Amino acid sequence: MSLRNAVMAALLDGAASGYDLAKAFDASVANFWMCTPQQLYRELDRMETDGLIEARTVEQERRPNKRLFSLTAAGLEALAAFTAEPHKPTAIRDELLVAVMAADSGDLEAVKASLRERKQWAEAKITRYERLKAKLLGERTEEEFLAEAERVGPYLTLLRGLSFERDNVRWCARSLTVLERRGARLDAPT
Amino acid sequence: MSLRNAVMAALLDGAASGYDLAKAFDASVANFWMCTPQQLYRELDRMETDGLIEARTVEQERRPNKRLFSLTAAGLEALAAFTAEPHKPTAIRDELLVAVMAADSGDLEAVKASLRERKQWAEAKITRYERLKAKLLGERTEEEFLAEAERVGPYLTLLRGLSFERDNVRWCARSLTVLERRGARLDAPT
DNA sequence: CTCGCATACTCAACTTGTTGACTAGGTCGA
DNA sequence: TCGACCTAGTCAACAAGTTGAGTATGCGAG
Repeated sequence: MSLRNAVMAALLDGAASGYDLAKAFDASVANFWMCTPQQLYRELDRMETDGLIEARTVEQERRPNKRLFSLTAAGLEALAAFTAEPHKPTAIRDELLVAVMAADSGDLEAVKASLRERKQWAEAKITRYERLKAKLLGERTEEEFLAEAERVGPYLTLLRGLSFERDNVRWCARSLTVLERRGARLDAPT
Repeated sequence: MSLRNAVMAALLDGAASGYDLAKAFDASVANFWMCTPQQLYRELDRMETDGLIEARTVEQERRPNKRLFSLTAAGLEALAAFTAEPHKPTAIRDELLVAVMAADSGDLEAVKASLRERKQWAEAKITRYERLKAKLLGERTEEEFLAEAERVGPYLTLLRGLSFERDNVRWCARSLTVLERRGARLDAPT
């Protein structure tokens, strides 16, 4: 029931096709709401029949036609209503954490490799987020931006994503050193 | 396919009933893998038929009987195999972030209230995690613990939970001040 | 002595999310 | 000019997750 709201929040940035949304989700919303393109297309259809969004078919030369979706008044209202509701606590699923929890009786080397990979991935995300942030701010300082901009929501969620990934990097590094020492101890005990 | 692994990782701490697991999940695993009790019971049944765990019925006086599950050799092996596999990136779903993203065209006061609530909730989690950490460490310093303990996995995942919640608290506080200033600006514009 | 909470589950119905395959034209580099 | 990748989707099948209700007993507070 709540992918809808994420989609509507994304549509506040302007009309978009399913394909656009898939990319937009991947870039910024994925940080707190992941989904597959298929989920998006299915949900968009339902939202259209529910009157929350409306589609305008755009004929394109040299590209397949696309359907540009935009929020209707009803959609905006539903989104506002959603912001007023109490929200369920965060749901997280991280296989890597499960693997770390079981690392002591599993494949230590493989877990370390996964940690290294995750660390790199998080670092890559950080640079992408930094770029996005610079783009949002433009020439302005953060102070100026917060004073002038009509929307601060996307900026705040971006900050959350940034600090989450930075935290990830720190934790991966820490866990790696701990597991490395452990490996050394097990290889050459006492 | 992966709740299984979380359950098996939890069973490394020793045999447990579905009810125990539900509580254990709530206390520590929930941090990176949330699920409802129903999911647990269903999955436990399947895991039993798959031979990953085995159940021993414990007759209790003055309490309903319970089924104590423990890992089989096959289960341990499956868990080790899982740690060796590559892992899917984290999946997060946070309605609050969706609401913050849409806050500018939604109910600002309600979003601020949600942020305050989330902040308190995170603070409560932090104290619980701190207690768990103190319990894990016992009389030892972290150094001593990491050198002696047979399992460091649960400690590392606990650290991740702690830093995640601390980060949550910081971000909520930051967002609140930003939204408060914004509210002030909108109430009394230039 | 009753109300509500804790233990310890089960069942059924429903909604979400995931995977894989398929269509079909366009562009770009080797 | 061949293969690979990008745009812009659709369809079907399945796996996973959520919700709500029901069962039964015991314990302690008011």
